[in-house]
Amino acid sequence: MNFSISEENYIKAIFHLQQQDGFATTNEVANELSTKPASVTDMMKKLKVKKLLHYEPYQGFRLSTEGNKVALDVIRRHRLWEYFLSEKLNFTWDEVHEVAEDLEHVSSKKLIDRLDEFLGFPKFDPHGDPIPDINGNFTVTRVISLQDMAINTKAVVSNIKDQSTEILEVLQHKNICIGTRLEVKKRFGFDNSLEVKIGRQPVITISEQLAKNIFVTHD
Amino acid sequence: MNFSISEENYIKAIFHLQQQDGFATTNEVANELSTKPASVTDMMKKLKVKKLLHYEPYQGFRLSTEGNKVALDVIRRHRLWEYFLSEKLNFTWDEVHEVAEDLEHVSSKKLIDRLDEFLGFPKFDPHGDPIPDINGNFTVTRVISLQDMAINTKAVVSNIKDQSTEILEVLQHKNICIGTRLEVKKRFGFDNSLEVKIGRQPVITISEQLAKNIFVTHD
DNA sequence: AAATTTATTTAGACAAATCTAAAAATTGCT
DNA sequence: AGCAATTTTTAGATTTGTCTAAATAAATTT
Repeated sequence: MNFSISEENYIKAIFHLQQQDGFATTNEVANELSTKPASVTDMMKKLKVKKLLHYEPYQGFRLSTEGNKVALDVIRRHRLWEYFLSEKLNFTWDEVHEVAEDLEHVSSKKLIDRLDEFLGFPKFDPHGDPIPDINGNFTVTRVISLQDMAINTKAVVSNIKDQSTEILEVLQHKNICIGTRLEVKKRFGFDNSLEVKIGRQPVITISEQLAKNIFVTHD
Repeated sequence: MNFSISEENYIKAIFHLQQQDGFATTNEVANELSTKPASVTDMMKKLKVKKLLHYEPYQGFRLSTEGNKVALDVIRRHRLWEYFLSEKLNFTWDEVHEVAEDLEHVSSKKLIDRLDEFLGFPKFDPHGDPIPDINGNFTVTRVISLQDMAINTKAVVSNIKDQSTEILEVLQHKNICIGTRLEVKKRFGFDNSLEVKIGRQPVITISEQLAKNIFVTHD
Protein backbone atom coordinates (compact mmCIF):
# COMPACT_ATOMS: atom_id res chain seq x y z
CA MET A 1 0.00 0.00 0.00
CA ASN A 2 1.12 3.52 -0.72
CA PHE A 3 -0.26 6.58 1.00
CA SER A 4 -0.43 10.25 0.11
CA ILE A 5 1.64 12.85 1.93
CA SER A 6 -1.55 14.09 3.60
CA GLU A 7 -2.60 10.65 4.72
CA GLU A 8 0.86 10.01 6.16
CA ASN A 9 0.81 13.29 8.05
CA TYR A 10 -2.58 12.56 9.59
CA ILE A 11 -1.49 9.07 10.63
CA LYS A 12 1.70 10.39 12.16
CA ALA A 13 -0.19 13.09 14.06
CA ILE A 14 -2.64 10.57 15.48
CA PHE A 15 0.19 8.26 16.47
CA HIS A 16 1.84 11.03 18.46
CA LEU A 17 -1.40 12.22 20.05
CA GLN A 18 -2.52 8.77 21.14
CA GLN A 19 0.79 8.25 22.96
CA GLN A 20 -0.70 10.39 25.71
CA ASP A 21 -4.43 9.79 25.92
CA GLY A 22 -4.61 6.47 24.08
CA PHE A 23 -6.70 8.17 21.42
CA ALA A 24 -6.91 11.43 19.50
CA THR A 25 -9.75 13.89 18.98
CA THR A 26 -10.76 15.98 15.99
CA ASN A 27 -9.61 19.26 17.48
CA GLU A 28 -6.30 17.86 18.65
CA VAL A 29 -5.48 16.58 15.19
CA ALA A 30 -6.63 19.81 13.54
CA ASN A 31 -4.44 21.76 15.90
CA GLU A 32 -1.42 19.50 15.44
CA LEU A 33 -1.61 19.76 11.66
CA SER A 34 -2.67 23.43 11.54
CA THR A 35 -5.80 22.54 9.65
CA LYS A 36 -9.55 22.80 10.33
CA PRO A 37 -11.68 20.27 12.23
CA ALA A 38 -13.88 19.77 9.17
CA SER A 39 -10.86 18.67 7.14
CA VAL A 40 -9.93 16.20 9.85
CA THR A 41 -13.37 14.59 9.82
CA ASP A 42 -13.18 14.23 6.04
CA MET A 43 -9.79 12.53 6.22
CA MET A 44 -10.85 10.27 9.09
CA LYS A 45 -13.64 8.87 6.95
CA LYS A 46 -11.14 8.11 4.23
CA LEU A 47 -8.67 6.47 6.62
CA LYS A 48 -11.45 4.43 8.18
CA VAL A 49 -12.40 3.05 4.77
CA LYS A 50 -8.76 2.12 4.29
CA LYS A 51 -8.87 0.39 7.68
CA LEU A 52 -6.00 2.44 9.06
CA LEU A 53 -7.93 3.55 12.12
CA HIS A 54 -10.98 2.95 14.27
CA TYR A 55 -13.47 5.77 14.21
CA GLU A 56 -17.08 6.27 15.16
CA PRO A 57 -18.54 9.79 14.83
CA TYR A 58 -17.95 11.89 17.99
CA GLN A 59 -15.80 9.12 19.53
CA GLY A 60 -12.26 10.11 18.58
CA PHE A 61 -9.75 7.96 16.69
CA ARG A 62 -7.34 5.13 17.41
CA LEU A 63 -4.95 3.71 14.85
CA SER A 64 -5.50 0.12 13.79
CA THR A 65 -2.63 -2.36 13.77
CA GLU A 66 -2.15 -1.53 10.12
CA GLY A 67 -2.25 2.21 10.84
CA ASN A 68 0.33 1.78 13.55
CA LYS A 69 2.63 0.06 11.10
CA VAL A 70 2.31 2.94 8.68
CA ALA A 71 2.99 5.46 11.45
CA LEU A 72 6.12 3.64 12.56
CA ASP A 73 7.32 3.50 8.99
CA VAL A 74 6.90 7.25 8.54
CA ILE A 75 8.57 7.90 11.88
CA ARG A 76 11.44 5.61 10.95
CA ARG A 77 11.98 7.57 7.74
CA HIS A 78 11.70 10.90 9.53
CA ARG A 79 14.19 10.07 12.25
CA LEU A 80 16.70 8.39 9.97
CA TRP A 81 16.76 11.53 7.81
CA GLU A 82 17.13 13.68 10.90
CA TYR A 83 20.09 11.59 11.93
CA PHE A 84 21.56 11.87 8.44
CA LEU A 85 21.13 15.64 8.35
CA SER A 86 22.70 16.07 11.74
CA GLU A 87 25.47 13.52 11.47
CA LYS A 88 26.47 13.79 7.81
CA LEU A 89 25.38 17.23 6.69
CA ASN A 90 26.12 19.11 9.92
CA PHE A 91 22.64 20.45 10.43
CA THR A 92 21.92 21.69 13.95
CA TRP A 93 19.20 20.04 16.00
CA ASP A 94 16.67 22.73 15.38
CA GLU A 95 17.16 22.65 11.62
CA VAL A 96 16.67 18.93 10.98
CA HIS A 97 12.96 18.63 11.68
CA GLU A 98 11.61 20.83 8.92
CA VAL A 99 13.66 19.21 6.16
CA ALA A 100 12.97 15.70 7.47
CA GLU A 101 9.30 16.59 7.33
CA ASP A 102 9.63 16.56 3.52
CA LEU A 103 12.15 13.75 3.15
CA GLU A 104 10.02 11.36 5.23
CA HIS A 105 7.48 11.13 2.43
CA VAL A 106 9.89 9.61 -0.07
CA SER A 107 8.80 6.08 0.49
CA SER A 108 11.25 3.80 -1.28
CA LYS A 109 11.84 0.94 1.12
CA LYS A 110 15.21 0.17 -0.37
CA LEU A 111 16.28 3.79 0.07
CA ILE A 112 15.43 3.82 3.75
CA ASP A 113 16.94 0.43 4.55
CA ARG A 114 20.15 1.32 2.72
CA LEU A 115 20.24 4.70 4.47
CA ASP A 116 19.81 2.93 7.80
CA GLU A 117 22.74 0.69 6.98
CA PHE A 118 24.86 3.61 5.73
CA LEU A 119 24.25 5.44 9.01
CA GLY A 120 25.22 2.37 11.04
CA PHE A 121 21.71 1.46 12.25
CA PRO A 122 21.39 4.38 14.68
CA LYS A 123 19.01 3.85 17.60
CA PHE A 124 18.22 7.49 18.38
CA ASP A 125 17.68 10.61 16.33
CA PRO A 126 19.39 13.92 17.23
CA HIS A 127 16.54 14.77 19.62
CA GLY A 128 17.08 11.50 21.50
CA ASP A 129 13.91 9.92 20.13
CA PRO A 130 14.20 6.23 19.24
CA ILE A 131 14.39 5.20 15.58
CA PRO A 132 12.21 2.18 14.70
CA ASP A 133 14.21 -0.58 13.00
CA ILE A 134 13.35 -2.34 9.75
CA ASN A 135 10.60 -4.31 11.55
CA GLY A 136 9.12 -1.31 13.33
CA ASN A 137 10.66 -2.20 16.68
CA PHE A 138 12.42 0.42 18.68
CA THR A 139 14.41 0.65 21.85
CA VAL A 140 12.01 1.56 24.59
CA THR A 141 14.83 2.75 26.79
CA ARG A 142 13.70 6.15 27.94
CA VAL A 143 15.95 9.08 27.33
CA ILE A 144 16.31 11.04 30.55
CA SER A 145 18.29 14.04 31.65
CA LEU A 146 21.62 13.21 33.27
CA GLN A 147 20.29 15.17 36.23
CA ASP A 148 17.62 12.50 36.74
CA MET A 149 19.99 9.53 36.74
CA ALA A 150 20.25 7.53 39.93
CA ILE A 151 23.64 7.39 41.65
CA ASN A 152 26.00 4.59 40.57
CA THR A 153 24.15 3.84 37.37
CA LYS A 154 25.75 3.61 33.97
CA ALA A 155 24.45 5.58 30.99
CA VAL A 156 25.16 6.45 27.39
CA VAL A 157 24.87 10.02 26.16
CA SER A 158 22.19 10.00 23.50
CA ASN A 159 21.64 13.67 22.85
CA ILE A 160 22.31 17.21 23.95
CA LYS A 161 19.38 19.57 24.30
CA ASP A 162 20.92 23.00 24.01
CA GLN A 163 22.97 23.56 20.88
CA SER A 164 24.94 26.71 21.59
CA THR A 165 28.65 26.95 20.90
CA GLU A 166 29.13 27.52 24.63
CA ILE A 167 27.80 24.10 25.56
CA LEU A 168 29.78 22.44 22.80
CA GLU A 169 32.90 24.09 24.19
CA VAL A 170 32.44 22.76 27.68
CA LEU A 171 31.42 19.30 26.41
CA GLN A 172 34.46 19.11 24.18
CA HIS A 173 36.67 20.14 27.09
CA LYS A 174 35.20 17.47 29.31
CA ASN A 175 35.41 14.96 26.47
CA ILE A 176 31.70 14.21 26.32
CA CYS A 177 29.88 13.53 23.09
CA ILE A 178 26.96 11.46 21.86
CA GLY A 179 27.71 7.82 22.56
CA THR A 180 29.97 8.50 25.55
CA ARG A 181 29.51 5.91 28.29
CA LEU A 182 29.57 7.32 31.79
CA GLU A 183 28.59 6.60 35.38
CA VAL A 184 27.10 9.00 37.91
CA LYS A 185 29.12 8.58 41.13
CA LYS A 186 27.88 11.32 43.43
CA ARG A 187 25.39 14.17 43.70
CA PHE A 188 25.93 17.22 45.92
CA GLY A 189 22.66 18.53 47.26
CA PHE A 190 24.12 21.99 47.78
CA ASP A 191 24.30 22.95 44.11
CA ASN A 192 22.99 19.74 42.53
CA SER A 193 26.34 19.24 40.84
CA LEU A 194 27.32 15.71 39.85
CA GLU A 195 30.52 13.72 39.90
CA VAL A 196 30.75 11.54 36.85
CA LYS A 197 33.23 8.96 35.70
CA ILE A 198 34.00 8.33 32.04
CA GLY A 199 35.81 5.06 31.44
CA ARG A 200 39.10 5.03 33.33
CA GLN A 201 39.52 8.80 33.28
CA PRO A 202 39.55 10.68 36.58
CA VAL A 203 36.14 11.75 37.91
CA ILE A 204 34.80 15.04 36.53
CA THR A 205 32.26 17.49 37.91
CA ILE A 206 29.16 18.53 36.01
CA SER A 207 27.01 21.47 37.05
CA GLU A 208 23.24 21.27 37.35
CA GLN A 209 22.74 23.51 34.29
CA LEU A 210 24.94 21.24 32.21
CA ALA A 211 23.45 17.96 33.49
CA LYS A 212 19.98 19.16 32.59
CA ASN A 213 21.05 19.49 28.98
CA ILE A 214 22.70 16.12 28.66
CA PHE A 215 20.27 13.34 27.83
CA VAL A 216 21.21 9.72 28.37
CA THR A 217 19.83 6.22 28.21
CA HIS A 218 20.52 3.49 30.70
CA ASP A 219 23.34 1.30 29.56
CA MET B 1 9.46 31.13 -5.44
CA ASN B 2 8.36 27.61 -4.72
CA PHE B 3 6.84 25.29 -7.27
CA SER B 4 4.65 22.22 -7.07
CA ILE B 5 5.97 18.78 -7.93
CA SER B 6 3.89 18.86 -11.10
CA GLU B 7 5.21 22.24 -12.16
CA GLU B 8 8.78 21.11 -11.57
CA ASN B 9 8.24 17.97 -13.63
CA TYR B 10 6.80 19.93 -16.56
CA ILE B 11 9.68 22.41 -16.47
CA LYS B 12 12.25 19.64 -16.34
CA ALA B 13 10.60 17.84 -19.27
CA ILE B 14 10.60 21.00 -21.38
CA PHE B 15 14.23 21.67 -20.50
CA HIS B 16 15.24 18.24 -21.75
CA LEU B 17 13.08 18.42 -24.89
CA GLN B 18 14.31 21.83 -25.95
CA GLN B 19 17.91 20.61 -25.79
CA GLN B 20 17.22 19.01 -29.15
CA ASP B 21 14.82 21.19 -31.12
CA GLY B 22 15.21 24.45 -29.21
CA PHE B 23 11.58 24.20 -28.21
CA ALA B 24 9.03 21.63 -27.07
CA THR B 25 5.56 20.78 -28.35
CA THR B 26 2.41 19.74 -26.53
CA ASN B 27 2.54 16.14 -27.70
CA GLU B 28 6.22 15.78 -26.87
CA VAL B 29 5.68 16.95 -23.32
CA ALA B 30 2.57 14.81 -22.89
CA ASN B 31 4.52 11.83 -24.08
CA GLU B 32 7.54 12.55 -21.88
CA LEU B 33 5.38 12.84 -18.77
CA SER B 34 2.93 10.08 -19.68
CA THR B 35 0.04 12.48 -19.50
CA LYS B 36 -2.54 13.80 -21.98
CA PRO B 37 -2.07 16.78 -24.34
CA ALA B 38 -5.01 18.57 -22.73
CA SER B 39 -3.28 18.46 -19.35
CA VAL B 40 -0.16 19.92 -20.90
CA THR B 41 -2.03 22.87 -22.37
CA ASP B 42 -3.60 23.58 -18.98
CA MET B 43 -0.24 23.58 -17.25
CA MET B 44 1.41 25.68 -19.95
CA LYS B 45 -1.12 28.43 -19.33
CA LYS B 46 -0.26 28.33 -15.66
CA LEU B 47 3.47 28.40 -16.25
CA LYS B 48 3.09 31.25 -18.71
CA VAL B 49 1.28 33.34 -16.11
CA LYS B 50 4.17 32.60 -13.75
CA LYS B 51 6.55 33.77 -16.50
CA LEU B 52 8.48 30.51 -16.51
CA LEU B 53 8.08 30.00 -20.23
CA HIS B 54 7.14 31.62 -23.52
CA TYR B 55 4.01 30.23 -25.05
CA GLU B 56 1.54 31.28 -27.72
CA PRO B 57 -1.26 28.82 -28.59
CA TYR B 58 -0.18 26.29 -31.25
CA GLN B 59 3.40 27.64 -31.21
CA GLY B 60 5.15 25.29 -28.77
CA PHE B 61 7.05 26.34 -25.62
CA ARG B 62 10.46 27.67 -24.67
CA LEU B 63 11.60 28.18 -21.10
CA SER B 64 12.24 31.75 -20.01
CA THR B 65 15.46 32.69 -18.24
CA GLU B 66 13.64 32.20 -14.98
CA GLY B 67 12.25 28.83 -16.10
CA ASN B 68 15.72 27.72 -17.10
CA LYS B 69 16.97 28.54 -13.63
CA VAL B 70 14.24 26.43 -12.09
CA ALA B 71 15.03 23.54 -14.44
CA LEU B 72 18.72 23.64 -13.59
CA ASP B 73 17.87 23.68 -9.92
CA VAL B 74 15.68 20.58 -10.22
CA ILE B 75 18.33 18.85 -12.32
CA ARG B 76 21.00 19.74 -9.78
CA ARG B 77 18.92 18.15 -7.02
CA HIS B 78 18.15 15.09 -9.12
CA ARG B 79 21.73 14.40 -10.09
CA LEU B 80 23.19 15.05 -6.65
CA TRP B 81 20.76 12.52 -5.20
CA GLU B 82 21.64 10.05 -7.93
CA TYR B 83 25.29 10.47 -7.04
CA PHE B 84 24.48 10.00 -3.36
CA LEU B 85 22.45 6.87 -3.98
CA SER B 86 25.14 5.35 -6.15
CA GLU B 87 28.18 6.43 -4.20
CA LYS B 88 26.97 6.20 -0.59
CA LEU B 89 24.07 3.75 -0.64
CA ASN B 90 25.42 1.37 -3.28
CA PHE B 91 22.50 1.64 -5.64
CA THR B 92 23.20 0.43 -9.18
CA TRP B 93 22.93 2.85 -12.08
CA ASP B 94 19.55 1.64 -13.16
CA GLU B 95 18.07 1.97 -9.68
CA VAL B 96 19.02 5.57 -8.90
CA HIS B 97 16.76 7.40 -11.32
CA GLU B 98 13.40 6.39 -9.91
CA VAL B 99 14.24 7.27 -6.32
CA ALA B 100 15.95 10.53 -7.33
CA GLU B 101 12.75 11.39 -9.17
CA ASP B 102 11.10 11.74 -5.75
CA LEU B 103 14.02 13.18 -3.80
CA GLU B 104 14.53 15.98 -6.35
CA HIS B 105 11.33 17.66 -5.20
CA VAL B 106 12.55 18.25 -1.65
CA SER B 107 13.57 21.80 -2.23
CA SER B 108 15.52 22.97 0.81
CA LYS B 109 18.42 24.95 -0.59
CA LYS B 110 20.52 24.33 2.49
CA LEU B 111 19.93 20.57 2.19
CA ILE B 112 21.14 20.46 -1.40
CA ASP B 113 24.14 22.70 -0.88
CA ARG B 114 25.23 20.71 2.17
CA LEU B 115 24.68 17.46 0.31
CA ASP B 116 26.82 18.80 -2.54
CA GLU B 117 29.58 19.59 -0.06
CA PHE B 118 29.23 16.21 1.68
CA LEU B 119 29.62 14.44 -1.66
CA GLY B 120 32.72 16.48 -2.50
CA PHE B 121 31.13 18.70 -5.19
CA PRO B 122 30.84 15.95 -7.79
CA LYS B 123 30.76 17.13 -11.41
CA PHE B 124 28.96 14.15 -12.96
CA ASP B 125 26.16 11.86 -11.89
CA PRO B 126 26.42 8.07 -12.23
CA HIS B 127 25.15 8.27 -15.82
CA GLY B 128 27.92 10.70 -16.73
CA ASP B 129 25.58 13.70 -16.94
CA PRO B 130 26.97 16.96 -15.55
CA ILE B 131 25.72 18.23 -12.18
CA PRO B 132 24.97 21.98 -12.12
CA ASP B 133 26.83 23.75 -9.32
CA ILE B 134 25.32 26.09 -6.74
CA ASN B 135 25.04 28.84 -9.37
CA GLY B 136 23.50 26.61 -12.04
CA ASN B 137 26.72 26.33 -14.02
CA PHE B 138 27.90 22.97 -15.15
CA THR B 139 30.95 21.58 -16.78
CA VAL B 140 30.27 21.66 -20.46
CA THR B 141 33.06 19.18 -21.01
CA ARG B 142 31.37 16.62 -23.10
CA VAL B 143 31.40 13.11 -21.85
CA ILE B 144 32.67 10.98 -24.68
CA SER B 145 33.42 7.36 -25.16
CA LEU B 146 37.03 6.39 -24.56
CA GLN B 147 36.91 5.08 -28.11
CA ASP B 148 36.48 8.65 -29.36
CA MET B 149 39.43 10.13 -27.47
CA ALA B 150 42.30 11.49 -29.52
CA ILE B 151 45.70 9.86 -29.10
CA ASN B 152 47.96 11.27 -26.37
CA THR B 153 45.17 13.07 -24.56
CA LYS B 154 44.48 12.73 -20.88
CA ALA B 155 41.04 11.87 -19.56
CA VAL B 156 39.12 11.05 -16.41
CA VAL B 157 36.69 8.17 -16.33
CA SER B 158 33.30 9.68 -15.55
CA ASN B 159 30.96 6.79 -16.08
CA ILE B 160 30.52 3.28 -17.38
CA LYS B 161 27.61 2.63 -19.70
CA ASP B 162 27.01 -1.08 -19.34
CA GLN B 163 26.57 -2.27 -15.78
CA SER B 164 26.89 -6.03 -16.04
CA THR B 165 29.00 -8.01 -13.61
CA GLU B 166 31.15 -9.03 -16.56
CA ILE B 167 32.24 -5.47 -17.30
CA LEU B 168 32.83 -4.78 -13.63
CA GLU B 169 35.05 -7.82 -13.48
CA VAL B 170 37.30 -6.71 -16.32
CA LEU B 171 37.38 -3.11 -15.07
CA GLN B 172 38.34 -4.22 -11.60
CA HIS B 173 41.06 -6.41 -13.06
CA LYS B 174 42.46 -3.54 -15.10
CA ASN B 175 42.12 -1.24 -12.09
CA ILE B 176 39.74 1.21 -13.75
CA CYS B 177 36.94 2.94 -11.91
CA ILE B 178 35.10 6.25 -12.00
CA GLY B 179 37.61 9.01 -11.40
CA THR B 180 40.57 7.10 -12.80
CA ARG B 181 42.92 9.37 -14.74
CA LEU B 182 44.32 7.83 -17.88
CA GLU B 183 45.98 8.67 -21.18
CA VAL B 184 45.33 7.09 -24.57
CA LYS B 185 48.74 6.26 -26.06
CA LYS B 186 47.99 4.30 -29.22
CA ARG B 187 45.17 2.97 -31.35
CA PHE B 188 45.47 -0.12 -33.57
CA GLY B 189 43.38 0.20 -36.66
CA PHE B 190 43.18 -3.56 -37.08
CA ASP B 191 40.80 -4.20 -34.18
CA ASN B 192 40.38 -0.65 -32.85
CA SER B 193 42.00 -1.71 -29.61
CA LEU B 194 43.67 0.97 -27.51
CA GLU B 195 46.79 1.19 -25.43
CA VAL B 196 46.16 3.20 -22.32
CA LYS B 197 48.39 4.35 -19.51
CA ILE B 198 47.12 4.81 -15.96
CA GLY B 199 49.48 6.84 -13.81
CA ARG B 200 52.84 5.14 -13.59
CA GLN B 201 51.47 1.64 -14.17
CA PRO B 202 52.54 -0.26 -17.29
CA VAL B 203 50.47 0.33 -20.41
CA ILE B 204 47.31 -1.79 -20.70
CA THR B 205 45.25 -2.80 -23.69
CA ILE B 206 41.55 -2.08 -24.00
CA SER B 207 39.33 -3.68 -26.62
CA GLU B 208 36.94 -1.71 -28.80
CA GLN B 209 33.91 -3.21 -27.04
CA LEU B 210 35.25 -2.14 -23.66
CA ALA B 211 36.35 1.34 -24.79
CA LYS B 212 32.87 2.03 -26.13
CA ASN B 213 31.46 1.49 -22.68
CA ILE B 214 33.91 3.68 -20.82
CA PHE B 215 32.93 7.33 -20.82
CA VAL B 216 35.46 9.99 -20.01
CA THR B 217 35.94 13.74 -19.90
CA HIS B 218 39.03 15.59 -20.98
CA ASP B 219 41.30 16.24 -18.06
C1' DA C 1 -32.95 19.25 33.90
C1' DA C 2 -32.63 23.12 30.96
C1' DA C 3 -29.60 26.28 28.92
C1' DT C 4 -25.30 27.42 27.24
C1' DT C 5 -20.94 26.47 25.55
C1' DT C 6 -17.84 23.55 23.08
C1' DA C 7 -16.76 19.87 19.86
C1' DT C 8 -17.84 17.53 15.83
C1' DT C 9 -20.01 16.66 11.62
C1' DT C 10 -22.44 17.84 7.34
C1' DA C 11 -23.26 20.48 3.24
C1' DG C 12 -21.64 23.00 -0.28
C1' DA C 13 -17.78 25.47 -2.49
C1' DC C 14 -13.04 25.90 -4.26
C1' DA C 15 -8.23 25.14 -6.21
C1' DA C 16 -4.97 21.95 -8.34
C1' DA C 17 -4.16 18.52 -11.52
C1' DT C 18 -5.93 15.44 -14.20
C1' DC C 19 -9.16 13.24 -17.77
C1' DT C 20 -12.51 12.53 -22.09
C1' DA C 21 -14.82 14.24 -25.92
C1' DA C 22 -15.52 17.72 -29.07
C1' DA C 23 -13.99 21.87 -31.51
C1' DA C 24 -10.51 24.58 -33.76
C1' DA C 25 -6.07 25.45 -35.80
C1' DT C 26 -2.19 23.82 -38.33
C1' DT C 27 0.16 20.84 -41.42
C1' DG C 28 0.66 17.82 -45.23
C1' DC C 29 -0.85 15.86 -49.50
C1' DT C 30 -2.54 15.45 -54.14
C1' DA D 1 -5.88 25.51 -53.43
C1' DG D 2 -8.65 22.33 -51.19
C1' DC D 3 -9.24 18.26 -48.29
C1' DA D 4 -7.65 15.04 -44.90
C1' DA D 5 -4.89 14.01 -41.11
C1' DT D 6 -2.66 15.58 -37.19
C1' DT D 7 -1.98 18.58 -33.40
C1' DT D 8 -3.61 21.57 -30.11
C1' DT D 9 -7.04 23.76 -27.49
C1' DT D 10 -11.48 24.23 -25.16
C1' DA D 11 -15.31 22.70 -22.41
C1' DG D 12 -16.91 20.17 -18.90
C1' DA D 13 -16.23 16.42 -15.46
C1' DT D 14 -13.52 14.05 -11.70
C1' DT D 15 -10.45 13.36 -7.65
C1' DT D 16 -7.97 14.97 -3.66
C1' DG D 17 -7.56 17.89 -0.07
C1' DT D 18 -8.96 21.85 1.69
C1' DC D 19 -12.21 25.60 3.40
C1' DT D 20 -16.54 28.28 5.56
C1' DA D 21 -20.90 28.28 7.45
C1' DA D 22 -24.57 25.93 9.31
C1' DA D 23 -26.37 21.97 11.83
C1' DT D 24 -26.02 18.57 15.30
C1' DA D 25 -24.18 16.14 19.28
C1' DA D 26 -21.78 16.19 23.67
C1' DA D 27 -20.21 18.39 27.71
C1' DT D 28 -20.63 21.91 31.14
C1' DT D 29 -22.89 25.21 33.90
C1' DT D 30 -26.42 27.09 36.51
